[in-house]
Amino acid sequence: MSSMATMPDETAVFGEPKYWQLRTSLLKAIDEDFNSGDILPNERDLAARFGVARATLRHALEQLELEGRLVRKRGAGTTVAGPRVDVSLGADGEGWPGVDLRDREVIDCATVPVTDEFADTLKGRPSALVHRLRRRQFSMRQVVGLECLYVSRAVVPSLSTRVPNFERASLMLRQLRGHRLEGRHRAVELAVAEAEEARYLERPPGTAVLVVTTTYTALGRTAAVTVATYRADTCRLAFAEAGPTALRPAS
Amino acid sequence: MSSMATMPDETAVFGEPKYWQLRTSLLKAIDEDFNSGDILPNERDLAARFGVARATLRHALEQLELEGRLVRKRGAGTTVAGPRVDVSLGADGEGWPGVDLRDREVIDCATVPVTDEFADTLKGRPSALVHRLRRRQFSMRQVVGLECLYVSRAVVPSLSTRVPNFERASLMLRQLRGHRLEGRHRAVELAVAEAEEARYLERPPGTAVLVVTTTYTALGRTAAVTVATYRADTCRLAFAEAGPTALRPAS
DNA sequence: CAGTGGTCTAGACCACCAA
DNA sequence: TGGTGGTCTAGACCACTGA
Repeated sequence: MSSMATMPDETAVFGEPKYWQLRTSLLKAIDEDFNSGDILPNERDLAARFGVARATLRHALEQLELEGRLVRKRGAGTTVAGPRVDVSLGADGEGWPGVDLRDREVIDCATVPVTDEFADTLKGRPSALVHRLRRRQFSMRQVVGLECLYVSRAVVPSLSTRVPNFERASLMLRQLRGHRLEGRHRAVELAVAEAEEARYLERPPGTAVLVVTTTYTALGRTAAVTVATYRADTCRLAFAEAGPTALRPAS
Repeated sequence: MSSMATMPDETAVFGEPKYWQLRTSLLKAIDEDFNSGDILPNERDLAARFGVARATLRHALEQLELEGRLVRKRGAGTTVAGPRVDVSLGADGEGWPGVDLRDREVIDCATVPVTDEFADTLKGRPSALVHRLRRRQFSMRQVVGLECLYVSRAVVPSLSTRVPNFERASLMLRQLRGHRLEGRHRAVELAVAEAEEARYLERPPGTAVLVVTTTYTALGRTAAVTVATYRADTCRLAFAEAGPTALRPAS
């Protein structure tokens, strides 16, 4: 965990930018000579060792951080990341969003005006109200994601006030599960965390995140929508498609 | 599409880095004053207009490109991106990987030694052989992804040689579908495109991609694995979960 | 060929963390 | 308080595109 060769790297391809060759060298080094949690030399030393400007070295480190191979912390240092965490999306999710509260922390649960982006999918009527439950999701004591559930008042008329957030959330989810789920649709895309979102994920703004948007249908309409945001560097989204019985014969 | 205000931006938050405020300003501008395909002023002009160094402006543009809001082309210019393309993962995929060849182009189909990463999942025995089919996926005449399917020789003993790639692929897929699919597992994660991958996707190395790994079970074993790579900037992965019948009652 | 984005440098200062 | 990563600058040169 100390050597870290500096040779021009026999595998270097001319015509490829320096920062990319550098990334490749570093990747090889952390695979071979380092373990999860090991601390890398600081950026100024590394840059000097490879004979490049600090900015060039940083470009390489940024790539590796995006790939989830490094963790950089301001003021502290750069360490080798552990393997990605599997976030299961389908185990309890064969139906309505999880009431299952393990590894979940309620941030708040309230009735709010719909955001523009959901005005059409959720209710149509602008300036209407919806219930919003925000939760933080953990895995191995680590924050991995932020989940925001919007529920139409057509399926859950009103929220009990005067009870703590946590109970209000439980009651809402119970009412939701009272309905028969008629359909579900999911989409995954890449985004970057805005300021507030980033704070909840304990990351700087601009961090790459995987956004999972799930639409739930009940009573012949869109009953709820969840927007779940996961740290792209540390998470792998696992869609466990239950057992054999869930699969249909090829058409 | 011409103005692009330069004011310090009344919404600017002190304490936030310049490049982030800049990103916010630019995002607002492209939402309000630009349409898909519009060309932005060049980087040197933009930097001057906002009174920052070119590197700082570029930092902001990089964020917006990662978010899929801008398309930058070396030598050409920077344009405003269109909406993301929905890539359906589940329509034909309720079972084996698609034989459906619309919007798919066969790159090659051959029997090759297993890669280390699949040695355990696919066959266990090192230096064993598997069949590999590589295809490029299009949507709206645009390259959106690269699909690599590995098939164990336990389910498809041998490939017909002496026929074109395309036919060889068809025959292999037909044999695959002959088996009863017993289970499937999917995972999605973020990665960056390596050199070769990047070429197929018509992007520079280091481009962010969404990797979908699907494992197929048949004959009581892992029969096949596909690794599909999609451009993270232009794609949204849609998991259409068929109709109501596919859903089970809440347990 | 002129103009664009892409790479790289050398240096400065700042914000943060841990000892 | 010293060392870390984060931000920003000003300038240079290169690789590519399109007229």
